[in-house]
Amino acid sequence: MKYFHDKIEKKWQKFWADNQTFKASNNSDKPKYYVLDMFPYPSGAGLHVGHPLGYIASDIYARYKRHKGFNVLHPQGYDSFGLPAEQYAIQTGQHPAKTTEVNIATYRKQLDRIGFSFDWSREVRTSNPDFYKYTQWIFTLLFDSYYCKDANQARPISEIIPLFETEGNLPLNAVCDEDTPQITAEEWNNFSETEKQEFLLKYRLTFLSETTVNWCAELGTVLANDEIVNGVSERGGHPVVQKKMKQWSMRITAYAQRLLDDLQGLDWPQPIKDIQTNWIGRSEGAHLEFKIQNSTHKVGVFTTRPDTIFGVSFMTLAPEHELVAEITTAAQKEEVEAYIKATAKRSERDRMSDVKTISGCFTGAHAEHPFTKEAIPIYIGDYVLAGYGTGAVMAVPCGDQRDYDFAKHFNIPILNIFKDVDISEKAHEDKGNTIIVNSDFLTDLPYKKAFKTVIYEMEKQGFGYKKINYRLRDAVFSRQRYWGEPFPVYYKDGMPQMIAKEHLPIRLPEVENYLPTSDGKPPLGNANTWAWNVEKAEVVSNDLIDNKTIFPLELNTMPGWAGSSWYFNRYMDAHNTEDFAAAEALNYWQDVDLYIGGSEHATGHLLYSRFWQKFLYDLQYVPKKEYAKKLINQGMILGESAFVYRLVYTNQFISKNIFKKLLSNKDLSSKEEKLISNNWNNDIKGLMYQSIHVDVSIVNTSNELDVEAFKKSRKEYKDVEFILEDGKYIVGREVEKMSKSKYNVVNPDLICEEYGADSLRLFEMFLGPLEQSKPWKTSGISGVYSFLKKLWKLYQIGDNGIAHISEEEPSKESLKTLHKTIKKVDEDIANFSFNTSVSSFMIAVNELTQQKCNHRAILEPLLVLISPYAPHIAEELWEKLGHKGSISTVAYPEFDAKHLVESNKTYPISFNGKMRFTLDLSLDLSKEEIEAAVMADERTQKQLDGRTPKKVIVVPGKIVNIVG
RNA sequence: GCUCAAGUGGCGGAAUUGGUAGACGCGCUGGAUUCAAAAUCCAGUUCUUUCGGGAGUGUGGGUUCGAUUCCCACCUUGAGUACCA
Repeated sequence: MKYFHDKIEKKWQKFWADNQTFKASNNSDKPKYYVLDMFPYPSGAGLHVGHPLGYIASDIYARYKRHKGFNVLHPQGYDSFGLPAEQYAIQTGQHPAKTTEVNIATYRKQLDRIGFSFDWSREVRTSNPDFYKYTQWIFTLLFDSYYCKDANQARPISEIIPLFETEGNLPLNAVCDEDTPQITAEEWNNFSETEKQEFLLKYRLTFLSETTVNWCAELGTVLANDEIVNGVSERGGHPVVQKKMKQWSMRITAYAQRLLDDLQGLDWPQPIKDIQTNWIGRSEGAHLEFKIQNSTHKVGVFTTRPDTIFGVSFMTLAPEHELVAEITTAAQKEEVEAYIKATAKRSERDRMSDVKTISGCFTGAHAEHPFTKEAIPIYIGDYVLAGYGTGAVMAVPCGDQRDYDFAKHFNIPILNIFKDVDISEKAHEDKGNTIIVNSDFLTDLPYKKAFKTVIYEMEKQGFGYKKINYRLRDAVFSRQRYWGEPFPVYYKDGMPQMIAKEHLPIRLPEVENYLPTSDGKPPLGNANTWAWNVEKAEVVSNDLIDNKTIFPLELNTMPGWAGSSWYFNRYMDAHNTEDFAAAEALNYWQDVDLYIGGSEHATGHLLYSRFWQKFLYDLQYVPKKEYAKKLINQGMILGESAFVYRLVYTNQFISKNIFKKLLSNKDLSSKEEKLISNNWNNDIKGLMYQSIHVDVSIVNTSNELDVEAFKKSRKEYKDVEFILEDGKYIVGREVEKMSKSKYNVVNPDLICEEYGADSLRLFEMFLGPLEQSKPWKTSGISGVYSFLKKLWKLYQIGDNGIAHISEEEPSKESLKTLHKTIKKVDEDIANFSFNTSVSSFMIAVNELTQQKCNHRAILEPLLVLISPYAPHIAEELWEKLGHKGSISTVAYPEFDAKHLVESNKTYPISFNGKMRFTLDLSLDLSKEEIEAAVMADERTQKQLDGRTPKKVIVVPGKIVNIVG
């Protein structure tokens, strides 16, 4: 009986579904193990072969853990809110929920075909109201919390109100807005209700504030920093500008230090940890205040080099700095205003790309040096960013290249405060071995000492203190979009009010138009039924708004990362209607043991989700402060694009090798030359050609183009002429990212159709190390496909469908092959080195075929080893061996070292480290005996050619090396 | 610029604490089988060679009896970040 993947795979996929084979239980005597994939956004394009890579790896691991006796949770779901569905809705008027539904169905079908062992009974969808009910609830929890620096955790905001009432905010050590004023109890008590709420917003972990945001006009929404790549939007590549808007933000900065510290304990890839560390960007320094002469104002600055304070010769403020207007002198007013106007015009992108040009403007004002009391001119300049630190710097031109360049440009004096350092050419930015001079009480101190001393002195005199600054910004949480979670928020007297948990979810309203309203409100502004009736606790028509019991609801929606920031907890108890997950379920599953997904989420999802987990941990809703112990980033599978080469202004397409000859100006055969039109010959060196992507599906594995299919692919190709080689048109190849626009997408469905899911699974693993990116080459799949056929053959299935199997004791060689494989595969899985275990399966099957092994004692355990990788064939053969039911929880075979014990070793005999020949020797021999045996060998004498070796290194069981 | 990762045959890659470089597979070459093809099987396949051998893991040094593996410098590629004070 031959191997037919098609029938087998359908049969077992049905069996698994019918029997709920992979349904996980929330209580079990077995130890738990939670394997999680980053859930997909179901795009309209469906899956290509790159998508399942991580899923296959995690599935192998999950299946392996089941064999090893674990209660495995291996769920899957959909991150189903997002921009593409909405863009599509805008274009076609189709409701995003509808297209999302269709896309999910496609995804599910594609995933099922690959034979994953997901527990689909726990499926989640972020766009499902049963799910986003809890996303909304977590939002209200954040609103009702502040960050207490003393307890170093989030706490209910309600506990600070009594404090304000009795003592004001002075004793409160909490994270809050930079501009939070000090208030007394009296001031608080005299606040109106609205003022009180406004003040509390400065402390809440999610808060409304007027902030400078990244506005993307084409997408009609703001974007978070991680959604911008190279100054343009990640999705669509549209320009992004800075704009002031009232927005919801998440006070993630409160968690900066903990997000940094807890990276230590995570078994995550170092690059991800590095990226997060850089993104958080902790820097230690000092905050100090400079008095402004002839004014009551002070300018605060943050510096990492307070030790260079005596090198300060000017100050620079960001053009947007709020003090600029106040301190600018009448004489400088015109110039300053012109400069501000000019910089405001330049987009963020221009400012970023143009680092070289030095620009700025003197304000006419002077600050007072806190130690020397000398006057320091204050400039504005766009090299100072409003968003970092205080938006102002103390400029030390001798120690900072930017300050140096600025000083040179404006002819500001440069004071040298470094011992024996030449600063005539450039600033001296090194701090390691530098001694500070010309600096009053800091003179002759090295950097570290000076740093401590000056901070001590500043704190004593009261104009500065030690400060840790983070690059991490609070995360903007509002999106002016339709297809996202609505906020559980209504507005009373302009102040946001949360809707209680029992009234959630607040469902996304219907709108007839997904675009922003004509007066610039977000799409939810189009909804007619979008007001909150406080008494009835329901969403009602906007017409009823009276601002007494019926109030307008929030028009923004939440960003894409909202649902993904906590979904992993939901899988633990996906159908709970009372809580996001029951405490028992959370306590049972605890956290994710293995998380597999892409590294592109390093500063987005993987940071935000850690933040939410810590917050939920602080409120004691989850048992772990980090939700994923181990993270693996799968690499990208790249596509092999195919190209045809067209001569410009002609209808001719030239086959690759002839084209290459043309490019390198090699002689063409007269026959080839005749074929090519005169246009080209007139200007061979002009490289007048286009390389055009062709769809890889009309190119075979020998790079031969199906010319007829190509002609049919587009109208304009109908009458083209092909210059062939050997009667074929050969395409050029290049490795690129797999994408629709490059026509290099390979659909896993077609692979499953032709070679089967088991082949796809094995091949994706066999391509190379999981974490590396590597090109996809469909031609290579024949290797794993013939492996499966050989495996099948080994079980000698007769036409009656029964394996011809021996119950006798297998040979020593077969036992050795088996146990060698057990050991190797065990180690490989521990190292996530799935590519090498596929090759050891191949070796095992080749060896067992050679040995003509058909013994149950070998072939049964072998199936268990292979089952995580190629589960369908494993199930089928398991059945053919006479078993009922699934192989998926059969115990993993035990490795027994006794089968690998050897009596002989083939020693490599090397001379000066180069292996020259091998020698079979007993492992019982002593060092001396080995040396004697080697020296006695005639090949040794030949190598030595009469010389006497200086030294002979013998490592028993390993190697012999002769020096001399 | 800064931070990180990686450079091994025609290709994907292997070599777990330094110990036989190129496992396994693709591709290619030759052969068997076949009317033929597909499929299958067998042999070969780093380069070079005067067929004894010699060289070889991005480049140049170093440590070592021995280096793809450890150290230093450089080159190349990829990723992240970018006026962060």
